[in-house]
Amino acid sequence: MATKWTAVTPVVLGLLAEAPRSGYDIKTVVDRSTRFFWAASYGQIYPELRRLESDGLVVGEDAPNGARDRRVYKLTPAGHQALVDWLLGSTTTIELRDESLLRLFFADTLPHEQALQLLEGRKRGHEQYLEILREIEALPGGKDPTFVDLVLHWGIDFNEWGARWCEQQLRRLRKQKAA
Amino acid sequence: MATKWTAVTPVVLGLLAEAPRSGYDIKTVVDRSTRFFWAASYGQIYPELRRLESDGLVVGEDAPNGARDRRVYKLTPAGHQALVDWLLGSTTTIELRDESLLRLFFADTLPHEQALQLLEGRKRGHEQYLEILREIEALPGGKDPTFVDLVLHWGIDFNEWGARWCEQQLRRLRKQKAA
DNA sequence: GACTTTTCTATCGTCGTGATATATCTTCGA
DNA sequence: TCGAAGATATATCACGACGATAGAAAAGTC
Repeated sequence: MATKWTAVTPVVLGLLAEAPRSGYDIKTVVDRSTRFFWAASYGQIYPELRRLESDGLVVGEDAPNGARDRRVYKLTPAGHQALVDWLLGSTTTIELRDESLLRLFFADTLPHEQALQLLEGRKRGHEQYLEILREIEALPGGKDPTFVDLVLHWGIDFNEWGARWCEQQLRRLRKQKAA
Repeated sequence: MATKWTAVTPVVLGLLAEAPRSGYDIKTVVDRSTRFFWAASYGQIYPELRRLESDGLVVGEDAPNGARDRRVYKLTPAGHQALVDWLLGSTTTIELRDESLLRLFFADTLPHEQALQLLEGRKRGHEQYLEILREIEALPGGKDPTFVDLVLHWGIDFNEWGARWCEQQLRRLRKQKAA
């Protein structure tokens, strides 16, 4: 039976392709890496691992640490194949929820100066996000593989672009107002 | 009692500030405008309108069309105040779910050429999105207010930037491979 | 007048999120 | 060395969000 895919399916398969991991491991790695563009919660991960096992894409093995339960999963050949099939897919959906854009959308009713302050706030938001990503970039531990590094740099470049965009619009709107 | 805010609260208040509308109207306008960065579904909108009414931020009035039920809502002064308070807030959270970035993140296991094709696919995705937004931009019906227009142009500029970014990375990775 | 599309309200199942319960192991200073 | 704090590990629950669709009347179309 073909596995039904949810939001966590590809990230679980992808991380298990790198190394065998427990549900806890997966959540930890996600929170340090893909969370910025692809989040996942325990409430998805644990049921998903059981489902993938019953579908034969993954096998779990009990690997307790003393008296503490622990179950480590790894990919089966079928799981590898499912991952590669997904990797070669061509869907490129981007879902966005951006509170600051929504504020700007309704900003026409505000006094002009207050509306411009929304743009300043948005710019600061990008700059703060940049700091977080730059810290990750500066982390020791050697070079990430090419494409992992590429994705991190997408985040950095995007926030740099976003901050610059806010500045440009601020200049444009101020000049326009003066005229 | 202070109203509990959910994802639809601000967009409902904001649209009702422009004009009285029914739940159906709200959904229609959202699908034509904010959906790209702030979606909303019937399952959120209708319960939300009832909740906002019982909290006194909104009043509904029956405005049937012949025998067909219709209930139109408008903002109360308290609702206006709640909207302005939110407009002046400073949170700038951006939530993202980007399938193509996740593919790139796992692309190190692919043959180099196939990985680069993921970048080409991403670029095409941006270009297709651009077409949709440019059509909206070219729509007749006069000029949108300044900030509504600004947000539309954010979408256009973002997708232009995104397509250019893909191109640059493609060039860089090809050159690097050649060396 | 028959047919399709649009308008309008509403709900249901499912998926995703965040917080939290429970328990064990490790670390490390008082 | 004891005990507190924090990390590891699994799991679930309540709630919010999403997409699809039902149902019913009005408006447009040939």
